[in-house]
Amino acid sequence: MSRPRRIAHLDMDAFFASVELLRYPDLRGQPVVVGGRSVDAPVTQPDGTRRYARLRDYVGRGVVTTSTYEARALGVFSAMGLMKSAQLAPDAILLPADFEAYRATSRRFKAAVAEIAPKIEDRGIDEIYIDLTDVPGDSEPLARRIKNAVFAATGLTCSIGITPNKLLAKICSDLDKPDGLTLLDHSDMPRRIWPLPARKINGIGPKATEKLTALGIHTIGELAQAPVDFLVAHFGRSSGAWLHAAANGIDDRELSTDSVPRSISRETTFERDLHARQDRAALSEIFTSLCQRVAADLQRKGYAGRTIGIKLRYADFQTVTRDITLPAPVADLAAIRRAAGECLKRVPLDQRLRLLGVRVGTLTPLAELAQPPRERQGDLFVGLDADTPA
DNA sequence: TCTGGGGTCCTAGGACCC
DNA sequence: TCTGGGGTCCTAGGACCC
Repeated sequence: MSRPRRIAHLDMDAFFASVELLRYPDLRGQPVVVGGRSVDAPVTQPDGTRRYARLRDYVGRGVVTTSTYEARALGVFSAMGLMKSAQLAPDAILLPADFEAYRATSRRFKAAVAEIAPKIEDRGIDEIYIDLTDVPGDSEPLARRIKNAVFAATGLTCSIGITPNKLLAKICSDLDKPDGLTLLDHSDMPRRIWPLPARKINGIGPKATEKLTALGIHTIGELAQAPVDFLVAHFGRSSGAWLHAAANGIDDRELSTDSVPRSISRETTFERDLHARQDRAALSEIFTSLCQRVAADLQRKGYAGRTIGIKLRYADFQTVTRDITLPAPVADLAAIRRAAGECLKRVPLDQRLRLLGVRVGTLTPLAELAQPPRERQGDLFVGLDADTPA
């Protein structure tokens, strides 16, 4: 028997909003929302005080990117439309998102953790998994050290869950937010995990929750008790087995510490819906600009891709995609635009559009393309399998 | 005046191949 | 002249996550 693993999940508390509060400490304790497009940055007046935009003054299609705990108490959460959140919290402060600042802070907290525990899986800008199995020291003091290091590097608090696997660690980092620390193992499942809503399991989203509710399953405990055959009957073999294992706290996934991206994309929702004929010039300009941005991202990150795709969202929010796979990877604007243009021809353009996107997938690092092709392994067997029928 | 932007993974059918 | 059986690749859509 191998030793039980010690897997931590670390989640920064209200990350974007907290970075903003470091800059604007006078906003501490107030409901603050980050998000929207073309939101004015705060203006410092001659007397030194700052003027901030308010939620009630916002007009447009933006959504809440994140909100402070004070704003959440008023019902304002991530992904909510700003116009709707303005009805709930008209006096909340509205700040524009500054992704450069968030990325810089993100690099600092990850570097601080890596000094203590190098085996890290990146899960986006504000969260990571950490494998503590081979790091010396008891879990609680270790977690305190990590939290202190993150605070020293950024001035921000985070919440950590430490458990035998990623699935439980992810649930646990959320149990004591903000500035939380939760440790548990399988023996704590019935008391700590099973009473929680099934939705708390990473991978159970709105659709699965709705389906489970219709089956009379609300909590993780109820899901854990459900016969696996019953779940397989309703969710299919793969999903059914996974639901059963997850609810019972079983998860053998290793951390993925080096990740090559699968795709790079850019998309934009228009200020107003556009029509393929009446707004042809505007759409064409947006389309070219999306292709340019994807090409620039590819060059900057050092990839070329073979699958070029587009995404359209109609005024009624219906979304369609088209893609095409080229014989060889490309990274330049002309090739991307040409292929994406072909995709565009295969999609109906009689309705108004609210979104256009361009994506490049099946990526290859540019460095590999520069090298001469390796000797094909199959060459070793030339003549053996060439015409052999199956 | 509903509903962003960047991703990953899975499924499922058809083409194609041996 | 009922239908084999894998395998991989391509495409479209959808669920889900941060």
